[in-house]
Amino acid sequence: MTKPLNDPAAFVFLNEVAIIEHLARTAAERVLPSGLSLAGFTVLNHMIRMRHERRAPAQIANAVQVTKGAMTGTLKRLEAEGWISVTPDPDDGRGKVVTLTAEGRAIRETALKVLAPEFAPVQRAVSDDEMRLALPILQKVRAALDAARD
Amino acid sequence: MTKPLNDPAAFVFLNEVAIIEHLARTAAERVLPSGLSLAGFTVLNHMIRMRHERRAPAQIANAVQVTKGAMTGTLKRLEAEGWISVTPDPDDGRGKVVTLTAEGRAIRETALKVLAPEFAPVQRAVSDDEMRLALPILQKVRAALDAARD
DNA sequence: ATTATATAGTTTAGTAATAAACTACATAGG
DNA sequence: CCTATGTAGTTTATTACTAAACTATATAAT
Repeated sequence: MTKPLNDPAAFVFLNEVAIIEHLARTAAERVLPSGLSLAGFTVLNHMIRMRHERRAPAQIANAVQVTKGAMTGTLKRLEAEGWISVTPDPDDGRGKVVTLTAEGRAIRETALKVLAPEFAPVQRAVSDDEMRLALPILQKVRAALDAARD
Repeated sequence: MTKPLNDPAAFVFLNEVAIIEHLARTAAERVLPSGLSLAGFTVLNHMIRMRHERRAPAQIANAVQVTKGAMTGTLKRLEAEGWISVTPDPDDGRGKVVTLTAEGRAIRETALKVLAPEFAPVQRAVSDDEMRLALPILQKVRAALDAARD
């Protein structure tokens, strides 16, 4: 293998990020419970992590960075599985309100359980100290890209 | 905003990676020259970075982590724009050989130029030292996920 | 009050990915 | 040799995304 040309650090960094994202997504999708896409899991996870009891589709779409159109589809699939309920917003005739069902919370737990072994190699390879070192840098990169997005 | 629940470090880490990847991809796709997808740019970039003069589609697909089917499409589009040439492999009746054209090298240069300002905010927000600190950790994460992939 | 503008969610058209079936050629073993 | 198995690339079906058009409702300005 020939030595690669020297690129700006940010390029190399983001390239590495893209590869990791791809590997992690593929690994996750392979083990996620049937019917639960990574997009769906992300929604369940977001609601629980952020402790949202009730949340509007547009807010969720914005938080997990997909279009409203994509969110319509993801929520439809989650609702069909019985993992969320979607009801009209009583305070806004245009709006809807998403709530997790007990089954939704349960499938998220199941998902976490099957995901954990998938990412155990990462935890074995990288110490918690290193994670704590890298995380704030990742967060800065994220914030910079986010701010540049107009 | 309520405080998020405490998740394993690897989860938080990979979640951050996924968000950065998404922001970076969106930013890149917005400015890439017309006709050049991120997938196409990745191929051109791979050939040049790795100094490959001639390369088989399957090797490229493997290196940039997409299926052979996806690579067929990406190469078709690159060839239609005149950025690569795809010829039969003289040593293997099944194979093909991908070569960059001068136009391909030029469009990659153009792409780098329009991409640079897009990622300048990252370089302003994160010092080179921090990049150098984070990179080996990212590489370890990548290697761990790659090794776990059977 | 009326009208203009903004926002919530859905739908549609277009793009690009995967998985798996398929065609064609290569290679190793009996 | 011939046959079995493997590999390179393409095709097809399915999936899920975005951007933009659309419907319905809310809000602000005169």
